[in-house]
Amino acid sequence: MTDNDESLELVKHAIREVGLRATPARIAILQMLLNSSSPQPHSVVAERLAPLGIDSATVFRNLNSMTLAGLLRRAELGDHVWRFEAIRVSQHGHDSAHPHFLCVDCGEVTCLDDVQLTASSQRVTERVGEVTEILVRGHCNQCR
Amino acid sequence: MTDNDESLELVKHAIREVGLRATPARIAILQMLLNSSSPQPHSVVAERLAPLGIDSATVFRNLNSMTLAGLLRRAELGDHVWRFEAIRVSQHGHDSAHPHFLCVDCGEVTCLDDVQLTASSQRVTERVGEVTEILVRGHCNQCR
DNA sequence: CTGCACATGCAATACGTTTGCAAGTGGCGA
DNA sequence: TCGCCACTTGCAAACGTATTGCATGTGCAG
Repeated sequence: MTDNDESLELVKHAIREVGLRATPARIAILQMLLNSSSPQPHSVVAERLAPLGIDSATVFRNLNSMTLAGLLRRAELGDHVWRFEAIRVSQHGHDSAHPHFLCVDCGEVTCLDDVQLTASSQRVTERVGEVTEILVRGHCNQCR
Repeated sequence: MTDNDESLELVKHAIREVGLRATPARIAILQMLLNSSSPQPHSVVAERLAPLGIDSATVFRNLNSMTLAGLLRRAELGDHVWRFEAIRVSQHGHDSAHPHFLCVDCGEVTCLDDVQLTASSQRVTERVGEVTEILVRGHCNQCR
């Protein structure tokens, strides 16, 4: 069994795990997002999967159903585009606030997985309420 | 001079201050948002001003131009609807990387002027580029 | 008062998202 | 292993929000 076969089985299993059918569309979407280092908008996912004969509406429905099922996370970075990222098992602990950096020029998104903001965000939490998302915007190194 | 006259003059002045013309549409929009306790979506503003003969597209253009000019703040609460709120003079602190907390339930924006995130945001800056805005989203203490 | 750049009204358009429906298929039970 | 049925898909149309073009109107500087 090759690595690809193995990861394919893992992906299929993850999808069935949450009560969804492991269809080609779902498998392709999840694999793509697992291979992405940052959240991807629907348009990008759909474009990438179109050559495989997967419809844009199907991508939409699956992104939503998989988000609902807890396989993906849907983020709104302030530019009116939903972006989706796979929730990796290693992150499962508690899905606390997960900072993203959005370049307002090129739109590139960087995940700030490290715990940099954790301590301070906890202080923020005490004061204002429950923090669910942290977004950092600015100009990335390429666009400056 | 009545209170209304006075606030009218204040509003007109504020609009001219940022280099825009004090048109009836802009005055009505700014007055309405100043009287609102939470950010309002374009649709609500437009509905409310329609009886005055103000077109929806005009409302849109003015919300955008006034946001650009710094009179309003445009917020995305996570439902893909832009909401606008008047920026009151008292809130005008320094414009650096200035954290905001946005309640996704009521839309209230809290300024986190303190230096809580400064140290970590500097580390973020080194890695990704220039940080211009930090937004923290969640549920505020009143809405929990 | 007057002119002109800026603003407006109206309508058409762009775009992201959702939905209806008929055909197709994953995967459980026999 | 096979067949059935609820879940999925593809296609296209519908939607709601956001944007734009253009001719007309008007705030306000000079």
